[in-house]
Amino acid sequence: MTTTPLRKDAARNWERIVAVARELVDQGTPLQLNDVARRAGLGVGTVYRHFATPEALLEAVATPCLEALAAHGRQALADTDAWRALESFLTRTVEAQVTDASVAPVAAASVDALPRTTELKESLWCTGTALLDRARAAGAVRPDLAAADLVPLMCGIAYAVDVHGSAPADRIDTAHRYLAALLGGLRATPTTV
Amino acid sequence: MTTTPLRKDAARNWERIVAVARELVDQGTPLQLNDVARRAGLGVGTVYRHFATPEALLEAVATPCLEALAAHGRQALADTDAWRALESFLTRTVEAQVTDASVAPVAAASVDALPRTTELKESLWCTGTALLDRARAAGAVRPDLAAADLVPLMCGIAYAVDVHGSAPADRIDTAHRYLAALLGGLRATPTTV
DNA sequence: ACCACAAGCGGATAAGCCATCCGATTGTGC
DNA sequence: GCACAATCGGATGGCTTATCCGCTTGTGGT
Repeated sequence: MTTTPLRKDAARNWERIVAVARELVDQGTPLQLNDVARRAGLGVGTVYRHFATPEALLEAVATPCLEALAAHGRQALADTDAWRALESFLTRTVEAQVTDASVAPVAAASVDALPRTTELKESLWCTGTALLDRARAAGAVRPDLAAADLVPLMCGIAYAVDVHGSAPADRIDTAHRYLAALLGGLRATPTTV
Repeated sequence: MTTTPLRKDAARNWERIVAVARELVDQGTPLQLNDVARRAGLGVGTVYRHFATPEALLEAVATPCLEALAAHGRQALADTDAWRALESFLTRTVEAQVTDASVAPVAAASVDALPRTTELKESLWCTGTALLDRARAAGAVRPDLAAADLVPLMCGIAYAVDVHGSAPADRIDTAHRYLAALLGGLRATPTTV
């Protein structure tokens, strides 16, 4: 699967498309390939050649952010405090989802749905699992929490922030609040019953 | 706003439309008014006359379930244990969202977006607030949790269950697990730091 | 420097969905 | 039984999405 070197102009157009998509995503406009093509000054066919679906394009847009996330995760594994490492990773994850509109959809899509980023997502998933396993081994997290729950829960928080409808400036705060609630529990007195 | 008595045939058609929509929702088909009309053996115009948008129709479909939820909420207010009452209400809420596909979208939509159910949703929201306030007064919930967070968090859980992609039979279990995680906190040792 | 070939480009165009409008129909009050 | 008004229903136009294929452009060989 060695990607053919890609011709020079093709590469330039690729960049241009992703850049335009990046802008659209940032300003909250839904990605419409036809629209992207017009704004990039390219033919529709060109865009469809590069990205068969809006999701594929979104994936390309999200990739840098996901890579940063993965890097942070690997770095967190160096932390000796298993819980703190996990918490830091999860915090970064929800921050990314809430800050960058391209991340959430890509994260929510099942792993096999998006072939291109599969390796990247799998790497992310692995570090997440490692962080969780370590924390569980240290007895720091509830035992019924599986690795497969991590992504859904983080996506759930991001979604909750959306539903809450915070102003853009407050989104991160809300996300932090919700993550704190999830991590610490809504209940104030944990062992009352 | 006294709803005009509605003619006999119109009422019958209304029922038929909602019934068809109910089926479609249950089998996971996205609501398309044109499609609903065909299946109900009615003209497209008739359907659009009754429900201007798919959301409006979905709202009608969800109404009975929401009413049941509201009833349960009011009943929960009778429970002397404030925390247990809240927990019971939240449990019922996520169960409804996960069981009935019509509930989640209606719940997630901002209150003012759907004029018809506004009163119903507002009633629901009020009982939720009452339950939460009581629990907070009893010191049973974390103080930084506002009433406005209740709906988003429940929607977040429902969404998380979707992302998790459980088999239909396991959806409720997953929802319970996630709600428990949220209520109790992911962290095993709450007061370690 | 030139040529030939393949890879890439791009817009015209087909397919499908959504929503509206208005002539025909049917129920209801007198 | 009649007239009016409310309701019905499908034909229709606008819009979004995606494909196809003739034309253009970069690249590697001579």
